[in-house]
Amino acid sequence: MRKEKAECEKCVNENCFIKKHIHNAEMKNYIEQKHTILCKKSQQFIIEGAPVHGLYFIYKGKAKIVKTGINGREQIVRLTKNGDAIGFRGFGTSKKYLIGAYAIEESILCNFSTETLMKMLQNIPEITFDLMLFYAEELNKSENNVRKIAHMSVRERVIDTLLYILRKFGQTDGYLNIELSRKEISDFAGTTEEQVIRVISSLKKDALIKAKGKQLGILKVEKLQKEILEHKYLFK
Amino acid sequence: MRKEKAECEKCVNENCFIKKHIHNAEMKNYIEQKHTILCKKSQQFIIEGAPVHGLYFIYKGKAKIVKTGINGREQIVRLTKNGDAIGFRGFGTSKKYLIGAYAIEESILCNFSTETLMKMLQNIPEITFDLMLFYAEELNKSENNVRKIAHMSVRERVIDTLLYILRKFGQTDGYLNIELSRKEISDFAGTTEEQVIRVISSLKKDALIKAKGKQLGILKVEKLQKEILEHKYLFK
DNA sequence: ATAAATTCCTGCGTTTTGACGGATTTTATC
DNA sequence: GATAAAATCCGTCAAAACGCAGGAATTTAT
Repeated sequence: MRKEKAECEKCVNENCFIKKHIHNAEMKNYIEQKHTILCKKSQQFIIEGAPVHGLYFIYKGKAKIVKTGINGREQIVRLTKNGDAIGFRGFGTSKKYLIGAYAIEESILCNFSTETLMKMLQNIPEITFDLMLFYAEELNKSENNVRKIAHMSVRERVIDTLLYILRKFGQTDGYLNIELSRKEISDFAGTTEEQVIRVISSLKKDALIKAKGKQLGILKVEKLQKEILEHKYLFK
Repeated sequence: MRKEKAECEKCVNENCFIKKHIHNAEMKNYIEQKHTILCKKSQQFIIEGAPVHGLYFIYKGKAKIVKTGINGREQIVRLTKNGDAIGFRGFGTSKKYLIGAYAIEESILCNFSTETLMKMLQNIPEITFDLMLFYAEELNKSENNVRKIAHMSVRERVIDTLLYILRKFGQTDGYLNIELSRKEISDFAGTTEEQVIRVISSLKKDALIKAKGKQLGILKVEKLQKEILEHKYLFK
């Protein structure tokens, strides 16, 4: 699974908060201790239930973060790309943090062990601060997600998911820069594969999106946004 | 709205992470700058959309944290009690953090302004660390909540909510130590008032809970837990 | 290039959920 | 303690969502 080390100095992910503090004198030691991991497509690199081995960063690639359990269904709680952090949800407490992570495409990951990370956080408060802000923002997103799944219809949730993917991964040549199966979209939107298929078919008919197998392209961003926003502020 | 200052030295909330660091020499200055706020029942003290004024702690009382928007419905994202932290979701970024907060019963709150908080976090890294862990745990809970609302039936969600309330607030003399309306329970469980009423009626019939108006008492914890767990690990 | 496997799609019946209306009970206020 | 207001409760109905089954299309492996 390992390969030659991905070098932070040459890394292009400016949003990574290791990269952000690379000029700190102490960082050199910690960076030397990181591991580089090569993941094949759909390979699982964090297993639910097993202790999480520190913090991962995506050097290059894409990954999905999932929770399983209820009725064997899977919930994708987050999609990640270059520079994003994955894993580590606190230590000391005996609680288990049940998340799983899969590479969506071939990806290169950087891993800092819990020990290395702990030292880093103790000695470089700025990183602790950044991590704190990161979790605060993720918490906010997650709470928005709760509301979305609780209040929106299936159609709205699928549209919202497509727009989110567009914002996060972008489009080139008219198609989204990530290939998710209908099942994966449903696992993210909190519904079933069939429903996603139906909504996508319907959106195709209305010429709001186009689809060529797994490749999806958003055609009318504004119209899709409008369909969600309409309901958002409609107080009966 | 203000009253005499709630004194940290005399505070009994050992889970509060201000209290935890009270022996730090610098803390004295920051504690002097905090404001004490008295909230009446159902009074709103954080308004959605308005900038959040730093960090609040519940000195005594209970509060609900909500998000509104979609179809005018309300989603309770968190219930809080003595010692819990509320508010503050990062600064610097121009993003708005849309949360609202209401006192569920008469409550005394401690408020640290963003400025005071910022100084505290810069000068006492241990507090930043604790806040980071706090958000990491809340994120985990929120992600579990996403899965719960996405995968559980209405009945299961209501049972899960009741068991959560039992764990968080406890029971005395056979009744839960918090009074929520059916509407509030539905806002937390992500369903409607009517559904909650039906589930509660049904649970009463089965003698799993008892109800005297708003006062609810859990009678058969194990049976209720079992009803949820059964489905959790049932892979078809 | 071909076979196998996976993914995608559609129709249809069933279940679940949510919305409305109105009666009853509880709670709040003076 | 009387009155008003709010919350609870129940029945009915329609819409939404789901699950299954069978076939088409696409992707992956050999």
